[in-house]
Amino acid sequence: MSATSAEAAQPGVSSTLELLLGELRRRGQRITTGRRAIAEVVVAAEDLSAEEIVNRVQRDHPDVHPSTVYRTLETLEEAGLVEHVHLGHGPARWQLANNPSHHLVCESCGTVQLVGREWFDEARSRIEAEFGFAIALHHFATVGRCARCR
Amino acid sequence: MSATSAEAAQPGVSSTLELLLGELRRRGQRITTGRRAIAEVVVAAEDLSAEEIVNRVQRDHPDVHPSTVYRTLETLEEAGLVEHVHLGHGPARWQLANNPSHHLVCESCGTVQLVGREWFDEARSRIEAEFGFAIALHHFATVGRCARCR
DNA sequence: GAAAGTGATGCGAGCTGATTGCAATTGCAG
DNA sequence: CTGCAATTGCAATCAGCTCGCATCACTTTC
Repeated sequence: MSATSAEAAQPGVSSTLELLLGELRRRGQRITTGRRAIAEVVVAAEDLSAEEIVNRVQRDHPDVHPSTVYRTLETLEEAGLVEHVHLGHGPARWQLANNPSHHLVCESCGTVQLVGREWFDEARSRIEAEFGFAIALHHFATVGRCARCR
Repeated sequence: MSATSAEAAQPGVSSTLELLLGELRRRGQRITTGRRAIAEVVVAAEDLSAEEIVNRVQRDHPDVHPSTVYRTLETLEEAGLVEHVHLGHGPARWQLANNPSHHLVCESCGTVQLVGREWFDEARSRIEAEFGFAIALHHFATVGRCARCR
């Protein structure tokens, strides 16, 4: 799959990056080399821990400090551009916001499986009708046992 | 509601406690005053953080050390008698295992609402049929927005 | 009911993952 | 190209929990 064909179907890495940085700029924030590098890494990957992001950013920009990564991720999250998910104990994992999939984590082997959020639509609408609570599938994965471990 | 009428419907605090300690003994573990006190606190409450458990235990047993509480909770969890749940950032909350309800946490105001796990049965069986993954509703709450915050 | 042996405890140090205060630096509007 | 507030690097600090070790006390055995 070439980059161009991917961009035909959905926004490619570079245009997603520019949209993200543009939104940041629109909010009156400054675009620093560190922020750009961090955003590049997050846009290019599925989901990464802050430490993994630090490592990747430092390959090209050794001076970017871990605390800058934490602060930038927080800023991007406040802007609604990225979000973090907890898959279990251990560090949070960061991904682009409005991610269409939800994490299923096997409590036995730790394997992570991504499934479309629409699989929870029925539960979501029943719980919304009954309790007025709108499930977001935010912040936490769903834990259970995978096919192989049962 | 008197203790006796409650015990008619479901196991009361003291009988639950004795079942729990009996299971621990059956597994070859020793019943110490600390463990008994910790179990009493967990059995009597809805869900508590480790620190809250420490505080309550120390009201009657000031010498019970926090690390003992952490180790005892871990032991009880390995025995399948209690479990911990994450409701958001902050400490885990501990409750009796096989708890029939699941936590819904409002990401806006933090309010926690308990709902029966059966509300997720349809999603659970669809995901099990499609992916072979058995959702347990373990370990993590479900995040969203409550009626009042929308 | 005393002794022995092993599992549990108190205590402090240490761990991971993340946050914060502050002085120095830098992006960017004018 | 200057001014200055936003951002950064750095070190200290935090929360929540885990661990090593010497001591203690449940439980079994006699």
